[in-house]
Amino acid sequence: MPDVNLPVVALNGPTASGKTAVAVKLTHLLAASGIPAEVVNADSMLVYRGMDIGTAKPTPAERGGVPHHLIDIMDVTQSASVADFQALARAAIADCRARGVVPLLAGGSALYVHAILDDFAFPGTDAAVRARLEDELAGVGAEALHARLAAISPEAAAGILPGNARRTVRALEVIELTGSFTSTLPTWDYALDGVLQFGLEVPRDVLDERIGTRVHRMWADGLVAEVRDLAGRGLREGRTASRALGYRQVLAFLDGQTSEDAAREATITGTRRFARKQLGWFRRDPRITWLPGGADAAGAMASAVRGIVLGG
RNA sequence: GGCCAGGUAGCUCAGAUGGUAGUAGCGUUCGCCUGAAAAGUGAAAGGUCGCCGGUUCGAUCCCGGCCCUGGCCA
Repeated sequence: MPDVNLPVVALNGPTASGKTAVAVKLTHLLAASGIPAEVVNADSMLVYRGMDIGTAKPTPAERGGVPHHLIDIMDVTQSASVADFQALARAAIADCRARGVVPLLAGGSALYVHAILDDFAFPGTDAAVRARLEDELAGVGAEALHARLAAISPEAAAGILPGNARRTVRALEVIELTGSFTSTLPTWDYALDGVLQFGLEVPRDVLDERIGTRVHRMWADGLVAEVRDLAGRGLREGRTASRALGYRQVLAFLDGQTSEDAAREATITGTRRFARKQLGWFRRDPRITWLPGGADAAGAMASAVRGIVLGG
């Protein structure tokens, strides 16, 4: 029977804000107080086996003996999806609590976190319908497809800009499957009990600096070789994995579309832009308690968790 | 010191035979987002066009001087 007194701790923040280290530190602090905790990954690209260097996947040493769930669960040729991840993460969280372990949801994929913590239901999907719509898109173009959507459902079309092919396809798919499509995200409303949500705040110039050095280190650590190897295992066919920051750029370099320097610079600027996007998303979530990045953050979080678990 | 090339958006640059300039790239700011989210997508802000003077109805563009940067030659 799940212990309702066990909180779910979410640790968010942009890439390179130090989530990994803080998460492990937190579990150690909690362990010292007799509170077991494990990490549940909420990072969309850590799920792929073999994508290690470019995703800054925590190494076994960095994991410090703490179990990490939902890492290395797919091949690069597979496509992770929010809906699948939501189910897996909720199961992992429930499993931790059932064992008396505090789940620590750490990651920077805002939509994933949102979908896991909040009341977020996904209409189904159908590969055949999807494929047909993709074909239609290829034939008539995004705007014509959007016009068709507008004819079927003006409300759905109103929330999607004509140039946004992807959302248009999905909307048509959902309408075909369920009869209607809502194009607004749910509000911030926890579907799980006992959520404690924290965000790591790092000054932007520091973050930018860190991203630059991190990408250079990835190159030094052999990112190009990693991508070359994954390309041999079907990375190009992976719909999602091939788009990951760093991987997409290196693939372009391997295909002779850009120079290696250009690929590295594009990875840096792309990652910085990504960090701003993440920040924008998390900032909009009013429930997050922001903490300055660094070791103190783990301390503050540990106190909060102790207060709940050990009573008071 | 002489010659040459430059000084235009925060940065790198484009451009106009004189009517106050660019859907530029990067950066900045702000949005949208329901089975690809490290993805996809929209918008905005920002420039006394190096400084001073001249010619002109009008100059960032032409002329003169000056300052600065880079290169070449002494």
